[in-house]
Amino acid sequence: MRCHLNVKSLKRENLMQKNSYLDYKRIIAQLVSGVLAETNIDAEMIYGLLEYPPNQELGDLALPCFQLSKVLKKAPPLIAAQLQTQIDPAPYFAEVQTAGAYLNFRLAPEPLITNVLGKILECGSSYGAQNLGDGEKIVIDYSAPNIAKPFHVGHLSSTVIGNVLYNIFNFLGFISVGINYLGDWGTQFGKLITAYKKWGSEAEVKQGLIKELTRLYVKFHTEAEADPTLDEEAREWFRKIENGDEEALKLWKWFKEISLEEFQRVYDILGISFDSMAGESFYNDKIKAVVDELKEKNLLEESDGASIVDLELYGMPPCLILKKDGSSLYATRDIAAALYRKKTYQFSKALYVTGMAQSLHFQQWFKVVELMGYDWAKDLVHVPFGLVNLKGEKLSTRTGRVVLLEDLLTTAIQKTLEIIEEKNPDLPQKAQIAQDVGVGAVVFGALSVNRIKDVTFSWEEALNFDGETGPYLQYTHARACSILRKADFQGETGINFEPEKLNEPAALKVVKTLYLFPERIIAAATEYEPSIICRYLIDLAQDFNWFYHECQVLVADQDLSRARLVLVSAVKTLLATGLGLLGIKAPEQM
RNA sequence: GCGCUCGUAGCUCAGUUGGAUAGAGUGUUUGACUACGAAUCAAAAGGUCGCAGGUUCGAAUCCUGCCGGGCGCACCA
Repeated sequence: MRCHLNVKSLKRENLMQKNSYLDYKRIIAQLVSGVLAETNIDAEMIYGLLEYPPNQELGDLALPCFQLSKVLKKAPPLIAAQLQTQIDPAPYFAEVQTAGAYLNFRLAPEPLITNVLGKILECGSSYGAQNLGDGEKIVIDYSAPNIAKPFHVGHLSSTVIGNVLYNIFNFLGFISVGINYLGDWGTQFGKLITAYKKWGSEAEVKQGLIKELTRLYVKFHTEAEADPTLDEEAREWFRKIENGDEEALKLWKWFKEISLEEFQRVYDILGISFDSMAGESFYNDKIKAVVDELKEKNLLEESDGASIVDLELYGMPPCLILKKDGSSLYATRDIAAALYRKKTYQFSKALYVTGMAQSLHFQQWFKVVELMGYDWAKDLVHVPFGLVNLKGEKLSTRTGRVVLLEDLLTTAIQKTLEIIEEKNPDLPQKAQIAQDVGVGAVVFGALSVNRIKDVTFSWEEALNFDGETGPYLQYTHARACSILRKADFQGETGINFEPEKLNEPAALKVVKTLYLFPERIIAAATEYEPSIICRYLIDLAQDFNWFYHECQVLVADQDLSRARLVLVSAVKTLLATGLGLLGIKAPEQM
């Protein structure tokens, strides 16, 4: 079940009223509803019907009149034709044409150009930012790697998708709270301690760090297949951790520190940070209260010795709260965490960015929170994404079939460095830029496809820098910067330029794409879908590169040159802003 | 078995609340660096939108069934 943020209405309301950006849909909605004032068709309905035509020749915006015909009891083409005669296109539209049942609007270039480019120059890096959130808090739970296990490419999606949502919501006037819900509790630590005591040593762990911990963890599983008493022992060690046994706690803390240091290296490379690192262990002392509350509200039942919340009424399997031995499960911890976060942050939305495999789990405990009587259960949203596999096989820590994220990132950086040596050997700060571009390629690759799709990891694809990739966007940005640098263009506000100088199709196409930026950002937020921004930036870069090849910017005609520089500057600004939202650097040279 | 999810060009994917002739990238073939960066651009070729019904003025999109892939379904997270 895909939950949706209730911003559909918010979106429309804000675009209709608060939006300070040029909004042609609003203008058309008002024009058309003005003409239809006698009917019960209002501006909001028209607004919702407007769409972008499939190709440029038809126009820039279209109103299909099929739906209107039901209300007006007239043939759609007739409605379109009548509207056409009654609407005065000036000053925003160059012409209004009909094509069958469609009423097509062609934008007048000058108001568009003046408005969009002027606003981008004026706002700079805050262009597109809005106050839709009005300071409401959105808690975003993402990344959440397991302690003592390697940080591999499977963790990339959650980490970067969560980070983008964090950025977007801040950009739109919400206050994002980023939480890294570390997997730092549970029987796997019992297993690890057992393995450590049997086959490990302090020196080896200090030497091998996570690799050594992983080796021990894997060994535990292979040995436990033959010897089930190991599982007993592991449970016992975990019980000791829970009961505060000194030796057990000491080891647990040590393993956790080792892991956090390694994770931090990866987060530093990615440029990602969190507001809270409260992992599962943090909620340990908050579980009892949840269990008591569930009992008090008569939601808890006994079943095969375990305590459950029955969800049969809702077509779901029961939600396990306590095991036979009385210890808690992950749903219990998630509920405790949600209660704590609600109390602590007063969020208006809580997002959980995890794999799709956990969908049922989230549906179950969301329902339990609802049954506990909390109306904010509706504000809990699972943001799922597809699985990463390796050549069609599952990633597996136990069998070692994983690609470490750090290896991927350093390889990408290394490859970038080689390309720079080959193409641009005099580039200053090569190392930094190689990191920006290499990491950008990996991050963009993880964000660019619809998050629900499963992906097969391939080195070849991850290290491809041609076509629709992060480096393509960065290259386009660097190119734009290069022109501006040569012209010594500062992008001062209030600069005068002549919009009619940008009348070529290529220039106009770029401006029209620039215009779409704010609404694409909002779409990415309402759908929790970073790929919408990726897609948009690719479109923008493609349009700009076409313009780049069509139109020489640095030309003798001062007015023409200045107008084109303004356009280049605007593209540069939005590419940088967009990449920034994606968590990707936009170097000025590469 | 039940549930969730995906199936669009050789490959990877877009396709806006159902709307006009289904679009990119990559790969293949070809062209463009004495023009602001060739990590670029242009052109050609490439599709029974898994299959079959249904709803609708209109379906890649919604509904039903089937086929195929992935995932989940009691003490792991």
